[in-house]
Amino acid sequence: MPVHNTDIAEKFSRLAELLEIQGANPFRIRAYRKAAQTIESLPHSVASMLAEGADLSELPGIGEDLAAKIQEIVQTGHLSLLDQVSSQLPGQLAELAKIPSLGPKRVKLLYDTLGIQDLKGLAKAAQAGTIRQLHGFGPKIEEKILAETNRRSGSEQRIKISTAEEFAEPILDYLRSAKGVKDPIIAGSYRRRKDTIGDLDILVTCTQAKPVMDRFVAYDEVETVVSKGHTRATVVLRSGLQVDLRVVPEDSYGAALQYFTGSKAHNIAVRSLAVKKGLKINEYGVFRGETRIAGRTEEEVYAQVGLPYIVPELRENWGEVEAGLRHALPDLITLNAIRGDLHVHSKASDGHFSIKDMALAAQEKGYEYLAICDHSQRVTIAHGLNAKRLAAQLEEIDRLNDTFKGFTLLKGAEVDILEDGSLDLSDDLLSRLDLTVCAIHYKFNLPRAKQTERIIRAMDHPAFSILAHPTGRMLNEREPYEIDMEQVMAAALERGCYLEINAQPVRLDLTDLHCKMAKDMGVKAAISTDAHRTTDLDFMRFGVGQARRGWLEPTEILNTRRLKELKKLFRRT
DNA sequence: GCCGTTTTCGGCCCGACTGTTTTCAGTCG
Repeated sequence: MPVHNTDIAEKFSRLAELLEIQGANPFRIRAYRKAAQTIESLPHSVASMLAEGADLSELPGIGEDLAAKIQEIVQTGHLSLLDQVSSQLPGQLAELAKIPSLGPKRVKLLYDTLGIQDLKGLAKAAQAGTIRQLHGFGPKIEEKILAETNRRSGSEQRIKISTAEEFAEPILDYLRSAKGVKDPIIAGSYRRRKDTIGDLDILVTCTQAKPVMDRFVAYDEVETVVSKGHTRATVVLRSGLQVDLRVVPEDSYGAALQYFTGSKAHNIAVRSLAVKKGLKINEYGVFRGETRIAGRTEEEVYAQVGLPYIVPELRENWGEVEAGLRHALPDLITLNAIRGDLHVHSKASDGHFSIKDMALAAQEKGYEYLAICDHSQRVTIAHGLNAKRLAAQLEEIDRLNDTFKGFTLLKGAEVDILEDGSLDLSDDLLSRLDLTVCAIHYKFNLPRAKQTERIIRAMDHPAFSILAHPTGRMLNEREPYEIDMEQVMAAALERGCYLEINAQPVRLDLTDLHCKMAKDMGVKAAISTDAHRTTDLDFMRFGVGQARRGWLEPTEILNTRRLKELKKLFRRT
């Protein structure tokens, strides 16, 4: 049974959580967390690196000890230290620490004095009123625990970035209309364009904080005010979404924006650089001793620690700080570099608009080309096209193309990859297409090796162009199917195939990390909306955000190419 | 547990807010 990077990362994270409750050295805990993060974001499997004789202690944040522990996990599947700590502490304690107002210290106290080790026990003790009697606890905290344990029955989860946009924009408008407010902006993972958002972090500058704070907590959709101080407030909306507001003076805008955009790991890395230079960074600015030397803009803040500006999407501590120091940051793909969309549907299958309507919408966006990729016959639920209907569609596209100037419809299909890895269309038809996007729609639960083999076998077919929504995940709805992405990418590279970054906000598949893996392995990607209606073409911005998070540059994206060049890339014989 | 143009020991990002205290620990971002 091969050990995956996520397995190792998860063991280290879990160990960190338990060590925290045990009261271990916080920096030792951070070391485990950092290692987990490093391993999770590696483009190659640690197991294969070890097999090739790589020295893992050369990885950032991984020394002799952690390298040995990784080796242990790869060889045995176990981490003895984790087993040992788990035997001393009930496993569920780590879950308790995720309840607001409970951290490692209080969880430990609850366990030591009341023997509480899971959510059930916690809820019981809170109901009985015994928690408030503990030192450091009181009625308020007990109340919060009770509210949270009640709420836990409903599933709370991170929301899609598209949903976050729907909440964010009205709040910004609302704040903008407050007196003296300047430039409200959403920072946090929203600004980093992460696929899902836990909460909204809003930053504003203004001359007087109080009126803004008051207006904020009076927002129509606010259900509870969690906290409200002079410069910082937290509310929960009726939808359950948490929104934080922070008010800073204009002079500190850059420093505050940098700080509140995060990620936490990125900030720690940047601030560590500052410390080495004898500087201190906080949300008010960059300081040498008592003297404030920067803070109005983010650029200033980065410049003080010897870094060029780092765009929000890169701020994950996935190597951007080191790359910045070497002046080797990527020149990221932008929305206006996109020349077309390589995966859209028409009403021939499960889309809602005619091919002509889709083409007109694409032209309105200034695109040079659009690939019509309706489903193949196997996908009956989406009214997939059989040979006859597809042949008719190809003729229709020819007719339409005759009427366009400076715009071309590409003949494509979203071809189902059957269980044995064959393609769901005849070779004859496939040979008449400009490109194919091939995808799995059935049999998600094959074992990892089988699923991987299925895809690679499909790529053997010379008509295979792009692997569509490569993991099949649907955010908050469906787990990805099991595949060995590294093998899939290696196979794609060998065969001249490409991967899709599906821009549907519910998919965003490839993930950001997989985008980075593609970059590191030299596999090119298409950013495609998989549009089912004309307005869906706007999903491109989410896909571009995802690609940017994965460090991808225009040259690494297929649909930045001009049509002629693009067509060459799809020719495999 | 990691790491080193201040070093192989002694540091490790930094501040706001709450609820508990009676000056501050714990949590959170």
